[in-house]
Amino acid sequence: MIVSGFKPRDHILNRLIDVYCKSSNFSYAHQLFDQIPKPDIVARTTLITAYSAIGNLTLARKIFNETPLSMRDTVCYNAMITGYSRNNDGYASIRLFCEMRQGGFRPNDFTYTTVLSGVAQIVDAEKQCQQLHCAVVKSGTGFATSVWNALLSVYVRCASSPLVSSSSLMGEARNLFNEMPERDELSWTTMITGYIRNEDLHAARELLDGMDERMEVVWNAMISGYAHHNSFQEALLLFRKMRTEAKPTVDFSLSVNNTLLTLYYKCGKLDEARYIFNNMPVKDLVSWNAILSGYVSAGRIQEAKSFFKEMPERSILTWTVMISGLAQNGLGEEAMTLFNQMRSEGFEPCDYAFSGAITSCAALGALEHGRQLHAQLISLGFDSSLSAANALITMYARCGVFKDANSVFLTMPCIDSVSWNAMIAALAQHGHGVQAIDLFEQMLKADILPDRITFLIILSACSHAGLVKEGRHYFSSMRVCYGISPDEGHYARMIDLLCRCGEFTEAKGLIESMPFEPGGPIWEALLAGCRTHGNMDLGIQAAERLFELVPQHDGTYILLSNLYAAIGRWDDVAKVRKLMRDRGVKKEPGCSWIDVENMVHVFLVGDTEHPEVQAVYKYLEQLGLEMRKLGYLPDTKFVLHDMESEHKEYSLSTHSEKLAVAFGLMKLPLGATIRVFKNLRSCGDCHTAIKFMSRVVGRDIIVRDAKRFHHFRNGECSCGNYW
DNA sequence: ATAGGGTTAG
Repeated sequence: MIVSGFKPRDHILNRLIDVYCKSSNFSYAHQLFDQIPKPDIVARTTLITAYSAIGNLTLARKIFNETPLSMRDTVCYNAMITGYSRNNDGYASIRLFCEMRQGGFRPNDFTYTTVLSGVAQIVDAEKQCQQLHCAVVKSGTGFATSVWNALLSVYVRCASSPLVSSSSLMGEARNLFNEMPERDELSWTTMITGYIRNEDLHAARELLDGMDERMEVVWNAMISGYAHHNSFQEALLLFRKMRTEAKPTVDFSLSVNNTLLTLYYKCGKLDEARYIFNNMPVKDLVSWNAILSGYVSAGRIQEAKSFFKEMPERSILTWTVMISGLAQNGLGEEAMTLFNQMRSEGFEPCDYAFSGAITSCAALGALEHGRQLHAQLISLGFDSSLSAANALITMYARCGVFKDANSVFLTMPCIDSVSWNAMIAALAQHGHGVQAIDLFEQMLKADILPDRITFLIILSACSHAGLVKEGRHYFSSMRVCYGISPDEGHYARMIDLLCRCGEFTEAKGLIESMPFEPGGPIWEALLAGCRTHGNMDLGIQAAERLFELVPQHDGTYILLSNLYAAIGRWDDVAKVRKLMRDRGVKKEPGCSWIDVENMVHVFLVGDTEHPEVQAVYKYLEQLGLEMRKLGYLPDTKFVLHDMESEHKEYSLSTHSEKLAVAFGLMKLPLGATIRVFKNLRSCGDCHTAIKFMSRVVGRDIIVRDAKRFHHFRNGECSCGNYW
């Protein structure tokens, strides 16, 4: 029986669009869409959302434009605006928002929240923010606190941005805070952390003390603020006060708790986040995903793995987080397995999931498989995705095919600072320091703001190219021109650069001028410079500090004993060796390869007949390594040694060029197998080296590890399809 | 049907 005027078939077809989009079958969804005589607004909105989610704004906008004005509604505008916001196009988002209001459509909570999240990314955010503020105020008082919170958070974010003068903006934020119809725990937290981020602990504390209700979350924000500014005394006092006075967190609503979880893990307070999670009366997938992301971003990958197993349900996002987490922590194989498992369980990977899989190819140096994924991306229509393209650039660069990295970069529909960073890093990794700096200058000309990662890359590039003057210039410009204060990584690279050029006095001065205590990376950089310049006294100072700071790192023992040996302090060598044996430091294939390399260094600079050196020989023999010097370059003191010759195995270190030359000297026997140590930080680097070698040596090289072969011939690599 | 959870660069 059919009621007249109602067409069940059309209705079902419209709903089917949603089903196809949910299972990522966009091309089916679109085909079906084209066949429906009059697609309804829900079907249109679904498709707009789906295309925005995969970064295809062109198609999203096409469907939006084809929707007659009489049919459009607020939700449909919201979906399109969200598309722009999520794809970092704040201006387009605002433009459409204005159009929407001119067309007489009434923005709602979602509209304001999503426009605001787009606004935070643009340069004149301050002005836009004020206009939105007016719009919210004029529209009456009917908006949820979440909209006011979003507005507040944009003010605060702009205030901490180097682009605008912060003093007035924090004042504006405070005015907004005061005039909000209602304030919830999030409003208080945002305002207080805003003050803390702008280094105004007094204002933050005053606000906290003026609170009527005593909410634990807000107190916690203040405590973290104190801790972050090293005011541990105040932090502790406040903590004690909170135990007796504040209201606990656990009875907040689901969405507030979810926001809190995220807030906590993003400030590195993962265990607090987990505590809230454990005590939440109701949890949903968002809560689980937030904690999983917490474990992954903290690098606590074992915990992440077991948490993932425990999860009652999973979404594409869950899989994506886990896959990229594994890939980033050097577990490329597991990441690939999981990627396949995801597909076999019926999830069609989104572009982010592809990014994770591509990252694991980069880590494994699996170029052929990476190319296959690239092809799949194109056929699925994901090739316009920013994150996938950025991952591709890195993958091609790490696998040594700079050409392909470059062509991805050049054909991308839009690029961001990550793309630039990836390209600059690709050049720097290939030893083209000067070109890397050229590209960096181009980036500045294109008005893309450099970030802390950009400067890490640029300082390394200067260091590799020996460009001290430029390095000094960029190092000082990062604070002066871009408001980025150098962190330990930046200082370490700067010290590395200075030491490579023998500027030890300046390096020491820089260490003394640092606003924090020097840690491992600083001493390591100094030590490395001392080794190349034979500055033994300073080197030993650095090594001793390193030894105090990171006694758990096997390499440190060897470095220190190595240096003592070099200047003949054999008693000290013996002491370190004893400590090493007591701690049970073992030399297994899973250990850092650099350790063995450093041991060999002892033979070169020290007295090979000395009992301690003999002991090292014995130590290595115990582990089944029959060490033999094959030849080294006098200028770099690089040594290459083979493993037991009957196994015909050769070990690789990551020093590409040295390695290539050394292999050239060494005359590989036919059919030799090269063993790649799994713990090498970047196997891609190794692949570059071997490729180079296969060209220099003019012979095929096969690299084998537990699961696959890579075949190198005349500078190219092919690998078996194991997945 | 729209939000909250993710991705890529050292």
